[in-house]
Amino acid sequence: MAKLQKSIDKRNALIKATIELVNNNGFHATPMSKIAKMANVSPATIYLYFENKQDLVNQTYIEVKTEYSEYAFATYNNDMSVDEGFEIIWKRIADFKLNDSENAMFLAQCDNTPIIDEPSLQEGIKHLQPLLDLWKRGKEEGIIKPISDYLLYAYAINPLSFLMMTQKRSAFKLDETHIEAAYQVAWDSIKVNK
Amino acid sequence: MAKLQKSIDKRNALIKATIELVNNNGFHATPMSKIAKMANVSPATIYLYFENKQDLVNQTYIEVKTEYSEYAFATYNNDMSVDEGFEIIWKRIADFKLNDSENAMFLAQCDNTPIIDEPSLQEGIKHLQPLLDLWKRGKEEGIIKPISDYLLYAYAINPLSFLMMTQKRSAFKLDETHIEAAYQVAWDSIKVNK
Amino acid sequence: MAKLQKSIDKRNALIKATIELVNNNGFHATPMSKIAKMANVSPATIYLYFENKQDLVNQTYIEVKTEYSEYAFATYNNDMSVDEGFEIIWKRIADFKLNDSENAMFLAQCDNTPIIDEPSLQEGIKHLQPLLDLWKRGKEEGIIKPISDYLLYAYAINPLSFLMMTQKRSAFKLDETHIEAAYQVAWDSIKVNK
Amino acid sequence: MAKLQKSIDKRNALIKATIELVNNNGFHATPMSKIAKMANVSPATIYLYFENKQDLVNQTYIEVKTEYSEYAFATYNNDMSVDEGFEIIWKRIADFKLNDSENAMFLAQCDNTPIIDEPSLQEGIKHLQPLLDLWKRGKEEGIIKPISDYLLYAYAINPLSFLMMTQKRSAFKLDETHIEAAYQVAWDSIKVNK
DNA sequence: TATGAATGAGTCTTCATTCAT
DNA sequence: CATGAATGAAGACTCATTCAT
Repeated sequence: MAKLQKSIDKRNALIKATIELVNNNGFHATPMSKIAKMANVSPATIYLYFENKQDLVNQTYIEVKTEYSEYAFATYNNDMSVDEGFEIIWKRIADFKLNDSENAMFLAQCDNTPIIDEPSLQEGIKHLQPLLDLWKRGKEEGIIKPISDYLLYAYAINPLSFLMMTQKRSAFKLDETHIEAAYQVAWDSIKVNK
Repeated sequence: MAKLQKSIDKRNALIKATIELVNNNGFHATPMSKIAKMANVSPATIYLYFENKQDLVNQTYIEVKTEYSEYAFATYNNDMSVDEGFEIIWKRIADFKLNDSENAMFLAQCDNTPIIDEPSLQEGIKHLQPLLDLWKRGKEEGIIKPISDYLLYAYAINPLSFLMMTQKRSAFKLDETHIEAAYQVAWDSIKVNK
Repeated sequence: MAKLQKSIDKRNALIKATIELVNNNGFHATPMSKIAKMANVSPATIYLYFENKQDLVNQTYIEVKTEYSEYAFATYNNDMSVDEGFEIIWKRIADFKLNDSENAMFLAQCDNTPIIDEPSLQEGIKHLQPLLDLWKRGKEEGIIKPISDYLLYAYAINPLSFLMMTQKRSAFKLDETHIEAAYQVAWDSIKVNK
Repeated sequence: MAKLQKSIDKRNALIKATIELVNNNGFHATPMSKIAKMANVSPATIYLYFENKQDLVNQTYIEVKTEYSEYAFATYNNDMSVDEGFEIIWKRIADFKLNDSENAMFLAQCDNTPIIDEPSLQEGIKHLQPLLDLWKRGKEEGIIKPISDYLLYAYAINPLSFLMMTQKRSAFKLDETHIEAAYQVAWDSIKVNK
């Protein structure tokens, strides 16, 4: 038991180190040796937990993506109305992106870069199913615009990634009122105007 | 004249090669030697035009960013009304992002990655001034929501980057009606609802 | 234990190879790859023992300089009279320079060239202290000329470097009688004439 | 005439640049391009005057060596007595080594390094003939010790190189009295003691 | 399981040299 | 004569990965 825990700890340390280093330096300029050092293990040890560097970064991506979606849907359930559900999910996502920015930045980098291989990207997408289901319901009920899910995501969710990035880069900080405003814009952009 | 032209051609070939290779393989996994080969020059020749790899990618970024904004504002002028102006700019940007996707992808990768250094990023941002001016005017006239420019950009412009990316990755293709719909969503999200 | 020894052996092999190659080809024209090959290791292995090429050559210099002075003073002790002590030291130095010419040549090249950095040169000088002490004593006793240590070194010791060099280059060979003659000249040149 | 002069000027500029750069950086770390820049010519121009880098440095060596010996023997003639002649030559050499230290350093580096090829070294040695002749005469007259010319050179002349080097490196400066003292040591070391 | 040492393959960059003008 | 542009070859150094322990 103690041994297993130690293993898990090491794996987590490696994944954490990968995120931090890739965020700050990019995938290039993040050698395995540095990851090992930051995780307090030998370079060789990495290969006990991951097949190679690609596998390490793939698994890190899936791990973070999973954490992300679990957080997003943690307080949501199918019984909620569409608008209530959307608000809950959206605000959880906003919370994740803007406060857990280490993880969010890592996802942004992976999603705009060819460092993650296709299968892992697909694997990561799966987790968003509840949101797509909600939208399907919303469209059926005439509450949400009958447009491509891609468009809905582009306008309702993705702006949060951009805001997280600018928040990280510039002095700009999103406070509570900003977020409420942002939510309104997001909802306005996808809800059907009566 | 002929000599100067040849020089310019070579520099352009190098920049073009950089974009294509970085798009497909990432900054890492894009060796100078491959860039040279694709541009039909010797590796050593790159260093006649650029100080080093970082400089090459910085300058490529600025070049593309400039091209992007020139395209965006080419048909716009200050005499236009706010909504007319916005529509014109937005559609030019959409056109650029969705059709000149090589360039757009490159920008997306640079903007979500630490491969470009800070000064060059700043340099690239400058070019968007006309859009910020338009928004200022729109806010004064009560046409555009009185919210942070960052929010406006996040909702009105940035989704196009996401759509470009998914279009590149999946089979999903944005046709004319999609774009018109997207434009409506964009405009809805930033205009003041009367 | 065995592992440590192996490490030391490798380091020594690298230093030996450096000396031989730099002697024959100069610092330029001595690529790391050749040093590695001669030491029977991979080029990358050099960097486990030395920071970079400069560090390798610096450390080699200090190593050889240390060996040189240890040899020079091995049979000397402070109880000896000034003239006895000088003869003993001088002959040890002559022995080193003329017989261990690989090491001596390396030092000559380093001392007449900007390949070693200043700190390492300083480090190397330290070891000659016993000789300077002897001269101080000699001057106090009125046995050795009251002139700058630099002059004493220039006339008493440095000629051996020149002789080593010509011996290496030309057919000229210093035999026992030569050396005795040389010693007499050296001693004549620094002792006080009564 | 003007054209020829211009050519000579360029050649001289190249040689001067070579000396300065090799002195400060060593033969390695002295690229042709830097030499060209310092001499205010194009890299390609070097090859109009010299076959290649080796040839450039060889010819520079011979040039400097010639200048050195011409200076050494300029005020000497065969009618002088041995001791007068030696003093005159020695002091000219001292003057050259200690005051024209750029040139002297260059020679020191060449003489302790494998950067000059054998033929050029031989070529450089020739010029010392008058000194060897003087010594021959001195030995015949019983004024100078009947020992190898190499030993004579090692003790009478070579120390000046060492002194030049330390003067360049440390704060130590040889003034008039030092030089007179040095001359006495030199002469003491090779003259026959009566 | 864990590791430090070792390395082959590759990367960026430099440089002596050439050549078209 | 003179040159700036161009380059092939080579060099220092790094790094993902392996292996003996």
